[in-house]
Amino acid sequence: MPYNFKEIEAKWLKIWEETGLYKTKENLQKKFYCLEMLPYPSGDIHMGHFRNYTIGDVVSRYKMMQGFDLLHPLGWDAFGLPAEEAAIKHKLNPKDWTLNNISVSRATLKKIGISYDWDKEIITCQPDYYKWNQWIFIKFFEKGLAYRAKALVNWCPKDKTVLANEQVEAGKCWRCGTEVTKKELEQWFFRITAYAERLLADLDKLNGWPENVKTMQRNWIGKSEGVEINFTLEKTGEKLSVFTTRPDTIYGVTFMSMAPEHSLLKSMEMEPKYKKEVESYIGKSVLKSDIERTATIGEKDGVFTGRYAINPLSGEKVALWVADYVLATYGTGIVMGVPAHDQRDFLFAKKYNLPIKIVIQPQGQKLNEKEMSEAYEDEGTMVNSGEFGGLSSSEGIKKVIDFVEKKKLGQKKVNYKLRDWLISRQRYWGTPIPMIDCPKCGIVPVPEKDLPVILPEGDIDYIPKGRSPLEDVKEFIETNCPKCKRKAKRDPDTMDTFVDSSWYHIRYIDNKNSKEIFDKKKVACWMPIDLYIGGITHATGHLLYFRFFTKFLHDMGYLKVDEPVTKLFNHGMVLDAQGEVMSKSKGNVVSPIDVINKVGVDTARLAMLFAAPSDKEMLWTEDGLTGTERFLNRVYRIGESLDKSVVDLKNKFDITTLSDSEAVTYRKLNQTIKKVTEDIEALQFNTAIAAMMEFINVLDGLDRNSPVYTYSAVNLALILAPFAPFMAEKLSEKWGLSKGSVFKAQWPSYDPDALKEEEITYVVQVNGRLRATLEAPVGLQDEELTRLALGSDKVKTYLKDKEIVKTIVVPNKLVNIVVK
RNA sequence: GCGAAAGUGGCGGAAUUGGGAGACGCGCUGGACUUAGGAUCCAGUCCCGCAAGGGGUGGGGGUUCGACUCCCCCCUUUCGCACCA
Repeated sequence: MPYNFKEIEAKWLKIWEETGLYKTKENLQKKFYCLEMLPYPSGDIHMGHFRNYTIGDVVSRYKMMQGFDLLHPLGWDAFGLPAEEAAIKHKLNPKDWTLNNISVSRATLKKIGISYDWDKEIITCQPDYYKWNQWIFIKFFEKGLAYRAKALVNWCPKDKTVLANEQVEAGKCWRCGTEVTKKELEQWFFRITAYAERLLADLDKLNGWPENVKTMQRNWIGKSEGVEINFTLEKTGEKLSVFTTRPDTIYGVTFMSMAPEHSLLKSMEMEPKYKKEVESYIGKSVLKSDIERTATIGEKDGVFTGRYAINPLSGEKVALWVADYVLATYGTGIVMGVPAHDQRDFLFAKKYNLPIKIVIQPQGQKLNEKEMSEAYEDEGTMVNSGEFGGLSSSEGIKKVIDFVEKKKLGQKKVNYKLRDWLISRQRYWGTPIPMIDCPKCGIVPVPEKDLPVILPEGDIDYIPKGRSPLEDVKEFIETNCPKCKRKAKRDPDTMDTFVDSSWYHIRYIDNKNSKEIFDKKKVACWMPIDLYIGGITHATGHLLYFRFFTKFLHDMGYLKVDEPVTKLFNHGMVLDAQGEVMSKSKGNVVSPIDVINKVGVDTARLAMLFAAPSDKEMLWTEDGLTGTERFLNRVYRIGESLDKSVVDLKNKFDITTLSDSEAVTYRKLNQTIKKVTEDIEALQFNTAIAAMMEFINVLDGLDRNSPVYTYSAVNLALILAPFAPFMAEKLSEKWGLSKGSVFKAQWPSYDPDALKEEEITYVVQVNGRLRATLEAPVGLQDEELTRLALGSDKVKTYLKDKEIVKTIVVPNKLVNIVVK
């Protein structure tokens, strides 16, 4: 019979709640801030959440037993599109829908018994939270880090609506299937690029972050060092600035191309014949989706403007083209075309029969324009390059930059792929942007005393119309200018929800503060986050914004730290038994509630943790429950068979006075304590559980009347506690291991003396293959081990008629006899 | 295309400063206890072979006394970036 988990769970959930076991302490001795990524309440929680939170819960409980004061909060990322979609589809209010999902999810989490301090909960769609989004926004604005600019957004011409990137499927509107186009709107941006260098450089400080996340962030930031060189437009002498990382190829320029969006194109004079073609090309390019413009590598097109540019170094005249492989948003939006040494330029030149000029020769071979089938992009020796001829590429790069700077033809420049963060959303369900547009004073921030700007509720049409639904809510939009008191309008847009999740971890610490965003002193005690657990999907989004906010608040004097997280852990995804992602539409979502009703929380936790390493994706199958269920039943039966313990936990046994089976058990116990401790630290729970299973297999072989048996069982209950908290509480109570809760007991330390072994197994190899093993005292001398090995009958048969070439001994491990 | 990670029994997975491949668990086979067993316990379970023995960590080569582990080439899978001048 399996034990009655329902009864045990109910009992301890109540006790934990009543005694406030997880309440965050005020006076800290040693702190541990354990955090899991803020969930979006889309319904009830699923197995993926369950896995994520169980990882955090194991670590939290382990740290509690090590005497740490814990902060382990959870809240809700409550703004966002799905709430509006539900509102449109089911005629529900986004707020009611969201709050209902939160209460369902919270109830599940409570039932599962994750060690959260629910007093710390935050809900981002509530005014007491988003007020501080608005406050931060104004701080950004005051520092010049929030600004308005025109930006192209996705636009569905049929629905007449702005679409989020996620609502554009293969270039088409998700709702009506119409080809999505671009529309230019005034938008708010956060100037994250001002922090690009620090965000990049400080990655080196993040020793507790996985290398792949850091690499992804480095690539995303995309630092590139080069030089801006000013070409000029023939006849008018207008400046045509280009960015290049390869100034050593400047003599190889045979054409120039500019982005269709480039502002110069609007003012530049062109002969009517060319102007018409250029305009038609621009029109086509703008209609192209991003995918079409960027995904097709190889096919490149453009049109000639009829104008020419002058190369400031060579003085040569080259054709100026418009081509949409040139991005308006990177560098200067104009590119120098060097077909011999850039593959894109090469393809472009081939297509339009533009000249190819070799200016870099590789070592040991000679390129020839007519025979080239692709560009030579590596470094080499500069040729056909005037006074720079004969220099190596690396020298040439330096020399050309020096020359350009001296002659004031341009300057060194660092470019980043990272763009400023567009935060405006033409949506209802988000934080109102706290700005007022006054016809006289311009854009004016809402004074701090008037915050929060409350999101209006009631009869609002959520269906997007290409502008924010708030624009039609008169009571909201119409206001007075804080400066001149005249009639003015509020900003109708709301903020990207990534703003909410960029600083929530700090608000947890002081979530009830109505006077300021948080108390600096309290925050200084708890920050940084010691362990942050979440999915890899946020590597370049949330985790970058979150670092950006931390640095900003640091610069403002609100935070001591300038990085939010010491150790980052990315858990793997949970897939169904067929290896498919669980999703509502597929109908394959497994609810943790169903599982725990069947087998109990502890079994479900163990099965989840045992099935795969926590950082790898796992297939969820109920088959995995059987093994852990049996294991817990065995533990429970040990509990049944042993009465109130009289074991002194501080006691250590002297292994030399124990019987053989006692010594084996005692040694294994201490090895297990060591292994489990190390594995929890490394977040390798599957091997920790395997170690405990191994141990119970050994323990079962020991006489129950031995004091070592009781001692071992008690210690097993303690190291099992973070994994199977209910079972551990049950045993702890029976055996009187601590007052009130097993999580107030001390985490066991292993006895180093017990780990020492006097007899060990030596491996004997002949030509590197295992041929025998020897039981012998630890610390055998090389010669002695060799002598024993050669003396073994088994080994002798392999040495027959062979000549021993040499022997290799690895102390306390093996001897390898090499024969011929 | 570029970058990163990975590939081990029927299955999930252990083991890497180079030293006993397959820990632990599932499943399966046989047995014990049973009126019964989807409970529990015992034994077995990488492959070929009656055995002795041989082979074996995606494939091929290499370094080494010795390679799942290190190096080179190839194949497959997953993820990230996708014209960044």
